[in-house]
Formats: sequence, C-alpha cells, structure tokens
Amino acid sequence: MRTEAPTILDVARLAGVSTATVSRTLSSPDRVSEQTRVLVLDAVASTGYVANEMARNLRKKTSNSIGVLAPDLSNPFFSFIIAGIEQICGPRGFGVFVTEIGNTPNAKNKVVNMLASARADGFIVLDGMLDLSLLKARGNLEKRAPIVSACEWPSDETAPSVTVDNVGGSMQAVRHLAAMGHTKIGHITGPKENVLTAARIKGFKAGLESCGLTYDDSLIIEGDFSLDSGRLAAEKWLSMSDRPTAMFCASDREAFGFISRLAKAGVRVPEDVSIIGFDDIEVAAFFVPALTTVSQPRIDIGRAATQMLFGLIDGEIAPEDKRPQLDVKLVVRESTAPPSQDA
Amino acid sequence: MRTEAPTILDVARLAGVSTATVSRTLSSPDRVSEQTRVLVLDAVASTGYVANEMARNLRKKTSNSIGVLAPDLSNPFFSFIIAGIEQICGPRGFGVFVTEIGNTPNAKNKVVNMLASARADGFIVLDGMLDLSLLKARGNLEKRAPIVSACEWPSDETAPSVTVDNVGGSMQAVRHLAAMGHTKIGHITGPKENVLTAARIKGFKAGLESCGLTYDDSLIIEGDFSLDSGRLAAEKWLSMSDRPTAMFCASDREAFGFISRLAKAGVRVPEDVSIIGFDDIEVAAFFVPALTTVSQPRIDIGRAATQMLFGLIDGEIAPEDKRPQLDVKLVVRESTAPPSQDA
DNA sequence: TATGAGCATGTAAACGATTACATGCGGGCT
DNA sequence: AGCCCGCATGTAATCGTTTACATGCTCATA
Repeated sequence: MRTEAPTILDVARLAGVSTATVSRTLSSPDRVSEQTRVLVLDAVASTGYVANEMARNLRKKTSNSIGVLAPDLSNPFFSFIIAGIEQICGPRGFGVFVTEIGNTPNAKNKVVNMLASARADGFIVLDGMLDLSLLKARGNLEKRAPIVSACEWPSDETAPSVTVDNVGGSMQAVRHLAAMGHTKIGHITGPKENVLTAARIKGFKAGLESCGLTYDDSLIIEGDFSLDSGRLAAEKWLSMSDRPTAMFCASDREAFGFISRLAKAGVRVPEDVSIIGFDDIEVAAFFVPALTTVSQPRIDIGRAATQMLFGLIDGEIAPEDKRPQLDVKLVVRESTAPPSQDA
Repeated sequence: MRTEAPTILDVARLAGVSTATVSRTLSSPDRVSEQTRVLVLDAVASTGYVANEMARNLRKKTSNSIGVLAPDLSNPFFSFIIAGIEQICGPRGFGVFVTEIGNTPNAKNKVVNMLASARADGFIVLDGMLDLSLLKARGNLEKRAPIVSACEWPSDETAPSVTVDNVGGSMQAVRHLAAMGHTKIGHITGPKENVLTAARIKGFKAGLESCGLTYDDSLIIEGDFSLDSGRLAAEKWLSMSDRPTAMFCASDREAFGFISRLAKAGVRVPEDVSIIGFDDIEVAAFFVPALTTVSQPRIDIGRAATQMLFGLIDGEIAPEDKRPQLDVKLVVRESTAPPSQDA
C-alpha cells in the first residue's frame, strides 16, 4: 500500500522514456509519436499519476490560482459573487483562494504577503476600503499579480474594477416611488465611508431632482447595510413626527430589518410605507411582502471580474475596457404602492 | 523599477551570508547569532523579501492550504461555515481553496485531481453526496490528504465528520409544536437522497412518538431545502382537505417560501398555521413573522471541522474524537403559536 | 552521396526554497 | 596540553516539474 504519490519519474521509468517525454505527452500530445503517447498514457493510468502542482508552479512561475479578498466572508451577499468567480476559474483549472481581510491592523500585511509570496496570479478584491496604494509602494506588487476590484472600488479611479450602475439603480428606485405619487421619500444609507453609500446617495438625490422633488437631509437615516441597522432605522422612523411615506434602502437586508421592526409596531408595508431595497438577494422575492428592489447581477459581477483578471494576467486588456459597469434593473414587487390618502 | 520578486539569494548576498542562514533566521531566529540576525532582517526589510510559497511548499512537501468542496457555493448557508474555516486557517497562514463540485459527471475527477496534485494538505467536504470511496480506490488518496466532512456526512459511517444533532433538533421542534397543542403536524423534507433529510425525518418521527402522536405519511411534503420548494409545498398544503395546523420545515428557506406563498393566499402565520424552520440563517430573526427555528452553530461547524482537519494533518486525533456532534437549539420566535380553536 | 531540414527523444539546467551534513572555532573539562 | 562538545555558519543535495539545448535518425534534395 504505497502512500507516496507517483512522480513523473515513476511514469517515465514504467513507460521506458525520459521525464521530458512524459511531460511533453501530457502538455502537448502532438509533439510525441503515437507509439510513445499510448505508452506514456498507459503508464500514467496505471500509476495514477497527477502532476504535482507545487513543482509545476515553481518551475512555471505561476500559482494557477487567484485570490479573493472579502471584508467579511460570512456575508451571504458575496456567495453568489464567489460562485461566479469559481464558474470561470474551475474550467480553467485555477484554484480560488478566499480570504477575509476584515479591518484588523495587520490585514494590510496579510494582503502584502499574499501578493508577494506568489500564492496567487491575481486578486479580486471585494472591499473598497482596502488601500491598494500600499501595494504600489511595496515594490510595485501589482506588477506581479494584477488586482481587480468588484462591487466596490478603490479610491484610485483608474484601477481596474467591475461594478454596477449604483447611481442609475438608485435613481430608478426613487423615480418609481415618485411615479407612484410619493413626495416625501427617505433613504437609509450604507456605512459612511463606503463608496457604494456615496454612489447610492448620489443616485437618490439625482432621482429626486429629476422628479422635481427636493432633497431633505432630515429624511436620511444612516445604516450600515446590515439587518440590524435596518431595525434601528425603523426605530428612528417611528419616532419621526412627519414620516416619509417611502424609504429607499441601500441594501435588501436593511429593508428586511426595517420592515420587520415596523411590523412589530403594527405599521404595514406597503399600505403605510413603501420600501425599496438594493441587491435583490434570493430571499427578497419571498419576503412578506415580496421586496421591490434594485437587482444586481451578482453572478455576472463575479464572472466579469474574473474574466477581466485573466485578461490582465495574460496581458491583453485594453485600457478602455478596464472599468465596465454592469446594468441593474428595478424589480417591482409588493413592498411599494401609492401613498395612502390619510398620509 | 524592478518587478521581479527578490529571492532568498538576493537577501543572502545583501546581508553577506549564505541562503541557509537567511532561511534559518526566518524560520528559527534563535539558531543564529544576534549579530547576523539583525543583518539578515535588515536585508529582508530593504529588499521586501517574502518567501516564495511554491518553492517552500515543494521542498517541504506541503501546500499550506486546505480545500473546501461545496455542492453549491452560491448557497448562502455555506458562507458562515466558510467564514469559520477561514477564521482558523488565516492565523495559521493556511490558504483556503473553495471549489464547487456540483453534480456534473466529471466532478469526481476534479476532486481526485485536487487531492492528487498536492494542492491542498487536507479537505473539508460539505456535500454528503460526494462518494469518498473512490478516493480509497485510487491509490489511497486519503492517506495523502485527510478529509473531513462537515454538516453532511458520507455514507461511510467511520469517516471523520463534524455534524450537528439533526435528529435531536427535529425532535425538539415537533415537541415544541406538540406542547403548544398541535396534534396534526406536517413536515416538509429536504431532497430525497440527502442524509440530512433522513436524519430530520427520523427526528420528526421520534418527536411525534415521544408525544404520543402518530406519524402520518400524508402529512409529508417533499422539498429540496430551497425557497421555491417551500412555495411549492405551500401549494400542496393549500390543496389539502384536512390541513396540518403546524409544519416543520427541513430548512429556513423552505419555511420562507412556504410562508410567503401562504401570505399571498391570505393564510396567516402563526394564527392559521405554525411554522418551524431549521438552520437559523441570519434573516430568520427578521422575517415577518420572525421564524421559530432550530439554530445551527454554523461558524462553529466550520471552525470545528478545520480544527479536526489540522489534527488529522498533524496526525494527532484519537479515534473517538473523529465524529463530534454539535448541539443545536430551538429558538422560539413568532411563527409558532397554539392552534386556533376553529381548526 | 553529401547536406540539411525536421522530427522524436534524451540530457540536464533551471525554478527558489529547506535542511542534512560538513566545517571551523572557542571554551570547558580532565 | 589535549580532547571533545556545541555553536554559528556554509555547502550542496533535494523537492518534482518544465524546457532549452543537444542528439540521432529519416528522408528529400542537390
């Protein structure tokens, strides 16, 4: 019962050829003769040989894998994105490394190390907060492994990224509300420093403006995308003297938290308030009421980011293709309705 | 602007020592003199040297990473588990490779290759359907990289796994319902072939029995854990002539789908039916109504599985520790209530 | 019949680390 | 003084591939 893995040398000996021939047979079969090809392939089959990735990678100076840096792996929002990434990587034989970078002080170090240690040929970062500039400082690490941001994007406006039309989506959301007759529309934001937060606020304002409504600071409630921040926002809303008749939430989870808290207070959606979310996570369609929301193509984001990353790795991306923006679409369900008369 | 990574040789030259000394300085600093230590460390700092993982791994015959095999990465259920896995791996400097194995015919091959190619030092498999026996056949691959199952478990009852008390949790669920006065309790199952499905049905029956209730086949509706299967189940329920007053769902998502469909039909939860889920995913507490459910410690599952895997990798697991079963607990919220009088 | 092209294959040098073994040196012991 | 031990370091083998280069063979061409 041998537990040691067979090496290319074992195969070579069994087939009676050199290791070079075995390697060639496996990587470019048409460079060896028919005769030796079957010899080698038989030997491979009978030994169960599979090339050792570490040796191969060392020699070829690759790692055959990419890294995904997420601020918080437990956030289900990322699962579809990661699934999209894997859909592209899998068939290529690329491994997908996931890491949580959180916001610990040594997170930066972790990233620098990953980059520098040649563990990955490229990176997809899902966290706009990560300061990519320190990689430039540190010996131009980006040159070794390209980085593309997805969903969120770094402050450097030229870095490759695949994002979504956040301002357009937000505009659509408030225009939908306005079209239904709402004039007093509030917004629950994301966390203050987040780029998405800013973009969605921008879209919110633009939407208001395009409908002739004026922006009112007192209708903004700060959140952080989480369920619980939605709940907290609901408490603020309940305590308002002159409540907005519709709320645009920067995430579906905020919307759920909001609606949930309101339900406990006997406030009905959409009869008493209309709610719109952002993301269209799976459960949105099955919430009670089914949530009207701005749908992000999360799988596609993952796929597009990965494809771009491969383009960068292979050195074949034109500058103008480096910041694609995917479309979102408003999906209207049951959490929005015209404002009630007595409001 | 050098873009090539510095090697250990660059550091050695700069410090005026041999590569062996550099390596020693980095891996066991107390084996070199104070004097050369600072010399080397300075050189490391000024070159920005980070050891190449591929070379290190090749030499040490490790990969410094583990693989996670999931049936479906887009399923948010796994996100917390993966987060737990990363929490243990990160600090150890281990990489976490995620792969979707799906149920394509070549999935098995994919797994065999991952195992054999020395890409990972061990694996955590989240899919009970994966037939681990083929790894034994193929040259005893398990010997090279241990495998632990999490959540689900393989048919081989001796393989390492960390699971949860599925039958106990299910029992608790139905006992809670029975205690509230329900006598006609139904169950929406998971997919037929799944081990969890069987375990939860077993617990369901045991719970019934322990309360003196009798199991009735016609009260079982087949689902597959998904939101949509919950919706479908609701339609079956609506069409029943003599409806159960309470349903135990094999997953929270089934429960959401179920409740959501019922709401559209004007059926209220818990007034008209009581519902219990399983999993306690994040949104459960914020659903309307907040879902009573059996809570699984998903992060802990990930952590425990990883710790066990490391134990196996280091060869220090006693046989009796190989199949720990974590506790679940019923968390009672608002989707359950005593049956209404007119039922 | 040389000659060269082209093919199939072998030989051996990388890739960049770790580590067994060798070396030299200083100091404590008898 | 002689011996040995242990410390700090260096030398070089090794991990398992890929691939540049060398080799030898066959065949078409001049």
